[in-house]
Amino acid sequence: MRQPFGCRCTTSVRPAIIRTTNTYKKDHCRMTEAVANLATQPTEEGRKVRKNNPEKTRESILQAAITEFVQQGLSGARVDAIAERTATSKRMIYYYFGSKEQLYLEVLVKLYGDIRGTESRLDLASLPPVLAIRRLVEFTFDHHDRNVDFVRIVSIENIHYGEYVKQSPAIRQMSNVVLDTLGKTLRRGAQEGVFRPGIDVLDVHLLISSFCFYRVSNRHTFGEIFQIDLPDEQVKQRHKTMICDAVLRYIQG
Amino acid sequence: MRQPFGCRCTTSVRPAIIRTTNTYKKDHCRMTEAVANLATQPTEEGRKVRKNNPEKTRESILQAAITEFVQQGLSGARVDAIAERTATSKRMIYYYFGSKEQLYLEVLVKLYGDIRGTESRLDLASLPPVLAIRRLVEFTFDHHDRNVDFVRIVSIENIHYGEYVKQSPAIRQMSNVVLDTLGKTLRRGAQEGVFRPGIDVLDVHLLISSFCFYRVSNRHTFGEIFQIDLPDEQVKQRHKTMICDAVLRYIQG
DNA sequence: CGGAAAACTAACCAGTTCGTTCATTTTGAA
DNA sequence: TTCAAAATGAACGAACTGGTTAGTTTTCCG
Repeated sequence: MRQPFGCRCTTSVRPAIIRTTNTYKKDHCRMTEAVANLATQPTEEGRKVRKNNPEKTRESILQAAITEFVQQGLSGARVDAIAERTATSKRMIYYYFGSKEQLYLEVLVKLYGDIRGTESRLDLASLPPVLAIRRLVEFTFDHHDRNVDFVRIVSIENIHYGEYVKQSPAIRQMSNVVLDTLGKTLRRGAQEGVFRPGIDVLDVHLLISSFCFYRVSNRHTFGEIFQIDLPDEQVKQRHKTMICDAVLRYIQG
Repeated sequence: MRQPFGCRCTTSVRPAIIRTTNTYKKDHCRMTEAVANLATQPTEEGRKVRKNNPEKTRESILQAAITEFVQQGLSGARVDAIAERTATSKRMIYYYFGSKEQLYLEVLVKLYGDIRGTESRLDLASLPPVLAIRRLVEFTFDHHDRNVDFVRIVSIENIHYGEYVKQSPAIRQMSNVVLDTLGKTLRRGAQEGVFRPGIDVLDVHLLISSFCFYRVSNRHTFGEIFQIDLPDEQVKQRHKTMICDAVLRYIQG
């Protein structure tokens, strides 16, 4: 076997991996016992004893996978690297997830789920239409801003022609909540005469999403090319106000 | 040597590559002489004679690289696959481009260049401000719609934290044309009293870009999740009108 | 307790993958 | 014509990579 690290310790602890496309900077064997294998613990006699903990192991793998896939993309991610990030072994990844691709799919579903969950706790019905829209837009904005992982995985998924989202009906199902909320608000506003009637919900959602998403997904190229510091708090506030105004101006009579 | 194809012919012709993450469906040796190596041609005696043609070779590699990188991403792209797409060998890729990454960078610069070139031929100065904006937005929209390759490479580049755009000052330089044009139009409109004064050029550009870009970059996930056929002509027209209206409503008094 | 199923480890393997080495042919200038 | 530089071809190789094999330890249940 070609060792993942330059050493031969049995309790494998992850080194800080700085990867440059094709090489691993190996810097192992300064390991802290504290981070040692989840499933092994020293007894009084000093021997290592393995404690089974399937849920924790699975979760630990999933978390490691999120980090790796989000940072490196689907093709860029390495199963060995995920194993190194975990307290378990590569074998366990295959034991619990079957393949790299299935693991990626679970990461995708998980990250979509994380997001969609919070979306349902908005309670726009109690607000007047204009304020409701403002709130929804601000929420969407902050949401994307705070969840770069999500934005990145969606970008990655699109690079792969969305072939994995297609495999999960769960994702599709989850995502209709926002559309519902927005639709109701739009109709309410139209009835009250503050919004134009006949506006397509999906179109408005696209307008909002595109801005909030792009600002994060393309921050590197856009920021570099136009020399603007997008994560800056002031810029962020300005953009938040802007997209609110733009959306409201578009849907108002 | 491990042969790229299952056969042992000297004039290597590219098979139709259908790749599924990690395997090549090899289907070679039904080759047409017509597509044979650019640099080799049969003489009367039937012997192969090599004709040097550096420019053509270089260009051919770059084209093949565009296809591969756009389809597979930076990490997903395989140098061997690029070689197979060309009429030349892998050796030539390294001869002309040095490394996979440098080749990727050239692809990036080339695709940015292709786009920015057309942008300068817009002549908005001759149009009244409102029409000029309409024209610019429509142009940007169509532009992204027609150049999926560009949109994809930019997405890919952002996945890689924009570290390659940063390496090319040329890209930054090219991209300021649009901003200039937009800025002038905005100022003109403000002078004429049709646009609000004090609007940030870059912000408006971001609003336009985000919509036009996202519609293409995220068509797979967005289309699948919300069950909408984004490439459809009618949908496209509706969205084009929409972003025009939204931008104008935002900048008008 | 006993034994089978579940959880887990270490080592390995076959096929890739980027990049190189070595040798040959072509070209263009002296 | 000559010859060095440029262009090209064929084959290789070291490291990597997804996935597996073979076997051990824990846990659970009758």
